[in-house]
Amino acid sequence: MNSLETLRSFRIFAETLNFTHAAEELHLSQPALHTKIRELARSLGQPLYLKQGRQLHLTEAGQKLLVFAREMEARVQDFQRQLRGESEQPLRLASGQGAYRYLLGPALKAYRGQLELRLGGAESVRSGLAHLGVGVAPADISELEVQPFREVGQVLLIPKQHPLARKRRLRLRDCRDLQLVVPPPGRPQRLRLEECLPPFQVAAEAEGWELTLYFVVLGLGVAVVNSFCPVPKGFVARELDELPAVSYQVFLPKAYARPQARQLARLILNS
Amino acid sequence: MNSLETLRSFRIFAETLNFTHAAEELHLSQPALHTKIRELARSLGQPLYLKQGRQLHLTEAGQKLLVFAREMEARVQDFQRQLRGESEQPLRLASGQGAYRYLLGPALKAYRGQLELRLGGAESVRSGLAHLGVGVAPADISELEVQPFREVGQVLLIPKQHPLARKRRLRLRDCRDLQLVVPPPGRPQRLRLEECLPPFQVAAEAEGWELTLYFVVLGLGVAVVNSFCPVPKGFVARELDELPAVSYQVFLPKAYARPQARQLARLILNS
DNA sequence: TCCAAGCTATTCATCTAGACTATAGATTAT
DNA sequence: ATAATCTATAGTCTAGATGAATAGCTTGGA
Repeated sequence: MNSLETLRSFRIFAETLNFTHAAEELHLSQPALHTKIRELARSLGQPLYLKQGRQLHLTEAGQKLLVFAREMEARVQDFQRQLRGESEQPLRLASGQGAYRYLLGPALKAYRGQLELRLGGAESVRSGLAHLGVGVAPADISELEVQPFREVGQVLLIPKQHPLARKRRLRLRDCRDLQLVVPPPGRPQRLRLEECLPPFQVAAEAEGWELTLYFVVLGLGVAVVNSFCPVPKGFVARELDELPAVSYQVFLPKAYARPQARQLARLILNS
Repeated sequence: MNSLETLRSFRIFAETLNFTHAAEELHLSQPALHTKIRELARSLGQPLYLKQGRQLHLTEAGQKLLVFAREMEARVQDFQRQLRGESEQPLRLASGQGAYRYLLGPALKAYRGQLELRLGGAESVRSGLAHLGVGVAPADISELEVQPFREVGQVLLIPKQHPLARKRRLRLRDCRDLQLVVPPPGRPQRLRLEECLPPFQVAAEAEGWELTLYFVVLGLGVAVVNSFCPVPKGFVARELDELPAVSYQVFLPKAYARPQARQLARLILNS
C-alpha cells in the first residue's frame, strides 16, 4: 500500500482487468504483478476483485481504490510539476457538444489559464480523466460534487408552414407519429425522447445540435432540441413544457479538486 | 519518491530538522534515514535542506514537499478509514477564542458531523494540523485559500462615569496614557494596539475576551476590544473608527480540501 | 466430448533495494 | 584543546521483490 508504484500497478490492472496485458503494459512479469495486487489486497484487508468464470471484476473496495489511485497519481504529478517550476498542467474540462457550443462560451473566454477540452461528462470526472465536467446528471454521481448550473427547456423545431406551428402551446400528444431527427440509439437525449414522447418515426439520426439543425433545415424532419439552440430562418420553436427540463450540472471530484477547477466552476456557475 | 514511507520519513525529518532524532522516532538507523532523504532529493532533482554550520533548514522545495507529504499522509489515512467503513475522521477546526465565542456559534451548531476544535489559525491549516481555520489573516497565506468572513470594529470599553464616556466619538489621541487591559506581548491584538494607539500603560495582561472583560469590570483598567464583545453593565463601548477594523477570514488548504471542510466553510460564511 | 487457447495463480531460484554497523568529517560548547 | 553532538560515507548483509517455469481453471470450437 505504501508504494505509489503499487498504486499505479493496481490502476493499470483495474483498467484492463487482465493481469497478463496489464503486466505487459507495466513492463513487469505477470506473476510479479499478481503478487503485488495480492499483497495490496491483503494489506488493505479486503479482496479487490472477484472471479466469475474467467472474467474478473472489481469489488466495491477495488472501485474505491481505483478512484483513489487515480487521484493520488494526479496529485503526485501536479506536485512534481509545481516543484520543477513547470507550467501548471492544463485543466481538463469534459462536457458535451451542446454545452460547449451554447452554454460555456463566456466562462471559457473569461478563464485565464491553459485548458484542454474533452467530450465527456460526469464519468470523465469520476475516472480522473477530466478535472471538471459539465453535463446532465447521470445515474451514479457518488464520489462527485454536483452543482446545478442551468435548466434548459425542450422545444419542437418546425417549419412556419407546419400545421403544428399554428398552435401556441404544444402538448405531447400532438407529437404523435412525427418524423423526427434524433440522436443515435442509446444517447441520453434519445433515451429521454423515447421515454417521454408518444411513438415517433426516425427520419434521420444526428450527433450534435448543429447536424440536427442542418437535417431539420434540409427538411428531413422536425426535431426536439434544447431551447438554447438558435432557431433557423423559416422555422419556429414551440415549447414542450410537458417534457421535463434538462438540468445541466457542474461536476467536481468530491475530494481534492484542483484549485483551478474550482475557479472555472465558479466562472461557469456565475455565467 | 514513490514510497509513502519515504514521504513520512521526510515529514518527520523536516519537522525535527535532526536526522538523529528523526531516525529514532522512525525506528530507523540514522544512516538509513539519511540515504532515504538523499535519494528523495536526488529523485526530485533539488536539495531539500541546507546546512548552516550544524543547523539544518528546509529549502523552498523542502517546504513545499513538507506540505505535500502531510497532505498525502492525511489523504491516505482518510482513504483507509473510508475503506474500513470506519466513521469519518472528525473535522479539525482551528480558530481563536474570540471567534469561537462570538462568531462561530451558529455555524458550529448547524454543522452535522464530528468536530475537533483547536486553538490556532491559518498556520494550523497550512501545517496540516487543522482542516479549516478561522482568524485574522497573518503574513503568509500562500498555499491557502482565503475567504473574507467578517469585519469587526474596535471599541473602547469604559465605565459610564469615565470622562471619555461623555464624548460621542473618540479619537485615538484621546486614548493617550490610558490604563489598558491588553493581551500578553507578542499576541496579534497586542501588536496592533502597540502599532496604532498612542502610548498607554499596561494595567493588566489577559488572554481572551472573557478575562479581559472581567478585569475591566473589576476596575483594573479599560480595554480596546472587538465590537462583538457584550458590553458589561455600567459600561459603555465607544467606537474607535480610526483603528483599522479587524478582518476575520476562513482558511482552507488551497489544494485538496476535505469536502466536509468546504461544507463547514460555507456554513460559516453564510452565518 | 475432448483438446487447444488464454487466462490466473503458485513455486522456487535469483537479484537488488534498502537496512544496519562502523567510522570519518564537521561544528559547537566547555 | 577536547569532548559532545551531528551529518555523511563505505561496506556488508538480508528481506522482499522479480522472473522463469508451470500447474490449474475456464471457455470455445473441432
